[in-house]
Amino acid sequence: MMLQAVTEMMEGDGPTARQQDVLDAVLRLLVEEGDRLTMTAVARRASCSKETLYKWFGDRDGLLTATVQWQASKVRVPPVDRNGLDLASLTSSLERFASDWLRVISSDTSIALNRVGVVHAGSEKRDLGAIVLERGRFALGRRLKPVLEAGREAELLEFDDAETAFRTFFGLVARDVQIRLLLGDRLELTEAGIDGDAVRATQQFLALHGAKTGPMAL
Amino acid sequence: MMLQAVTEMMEGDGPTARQQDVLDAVLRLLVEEGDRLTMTAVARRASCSKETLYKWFGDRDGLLTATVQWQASKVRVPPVDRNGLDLASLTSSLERFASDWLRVISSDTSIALNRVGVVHAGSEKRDLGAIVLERGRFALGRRLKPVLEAGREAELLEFDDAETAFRTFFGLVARDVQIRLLLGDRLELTEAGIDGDAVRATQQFLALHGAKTGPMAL
DNA sequence: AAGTCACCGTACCGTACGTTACGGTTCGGC
DNA sequence: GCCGAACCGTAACGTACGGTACGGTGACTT
Repeated sequence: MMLQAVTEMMEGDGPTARQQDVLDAVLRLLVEEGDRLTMTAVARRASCSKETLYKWFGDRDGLLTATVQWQASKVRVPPVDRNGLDLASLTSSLERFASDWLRVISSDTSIALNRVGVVHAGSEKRDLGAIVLERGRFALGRRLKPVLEAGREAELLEFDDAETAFRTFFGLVARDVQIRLLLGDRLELTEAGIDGDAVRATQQFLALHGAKTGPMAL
Repeated sequence: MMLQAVTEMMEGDGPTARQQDVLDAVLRLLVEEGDRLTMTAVARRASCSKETLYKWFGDRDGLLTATVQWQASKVRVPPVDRNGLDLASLTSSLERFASDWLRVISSDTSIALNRVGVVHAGSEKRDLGAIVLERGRFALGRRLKPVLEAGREAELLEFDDAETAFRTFFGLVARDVQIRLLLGDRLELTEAGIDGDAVRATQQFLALHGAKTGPMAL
């Protein structure tokens, strides 16, 4: 019964165009309604039948899981070139990461998705939380660590453990922003504010982990 | 109808002993079951009737709100004495704050309560999220800022804005811990690990905001 | 001893929602 | 032009749960 439905999405190469439309509808509904969206509301918004929803995604959890993965797959990552790394390019890379990250975690979609992940992590179905974590926090770590290590290679950074250094950077960038937004704080982040925070966090990180050779940046 | 019920708890001096027992039961149930606890389960666990629950707390939201406030009221704050502040006492104060905070946010109770706050912040009832935020993040800020300002007064710290300085400290302490725990990551924080993190965060904060007079601490 | 009060346990009600079933429509293949 | 597959819209089913009603019991008052 459900086996067939699950396979329908799991096997092969991602959702079809029509399925993507449905998932985008779920995404919008998730932003508006949070976790209390109903299957009926999804069907209505996506102009599809509930029967189709169940056929494609198995059950409500399957639909949410597919939605989270669909959103995650939309975030494409420009690789960082490790050639010709100097302090200026390292600095701007870090600033770029910081502002990108702030923009992500303060977006409506991210907040809604993280909320869903949190509430599911509280019940038996831990999967959604794990997925959000994997595609969010850990994906960022995997992307940033090579940059940090290239910086160390080029003797621009000093640290023992890339993971620890990354977590410091993460803390300096995110601070209390994510928890405040998740808890419903109206935290208006302007473009200028985000860029300013990115610069500040990067400078602080360099003050802590920048190589002490030559005049310090701060 | 409900007016009477609400007043029963709101007016006057907090929950009675029996009501505290009930709220503690809710707390335990919240840790075990997350937000999907039912009123029936609460009644059974607390050995009281549902009728009594509704009489005392009005409705499900009232019960959860009372629970959050009850837990928050249990956290008592030792005031920090601002006399005879030197670098050593400032450092140990900061380390104390950091380790206390890490212990709080990694406790089962805090995780469960924050989860409830997050899910409620996603629906219309933003109150619970606001309360958690107020009793958590903002309460910490109010407690820590006087310490920071005393440190600046004593020319041990340098910063423009106490709020910004606090948020930096917050980021250095919490890093990715809270979001990982909320999303269900099994993050084992040992006593030694927490204390080590507190020391590291404090040293990093002093490196960023310690007064540059005399040899630097890092 | 009778009355009152607060409370427990449980049965009950209404509804919302996940899930399933079904009739009708479109569309591609023969 | 016909057939079946895929899909839409909607109705129907089952259940879980928030909220209410009610009978029963112990404690306290007079």
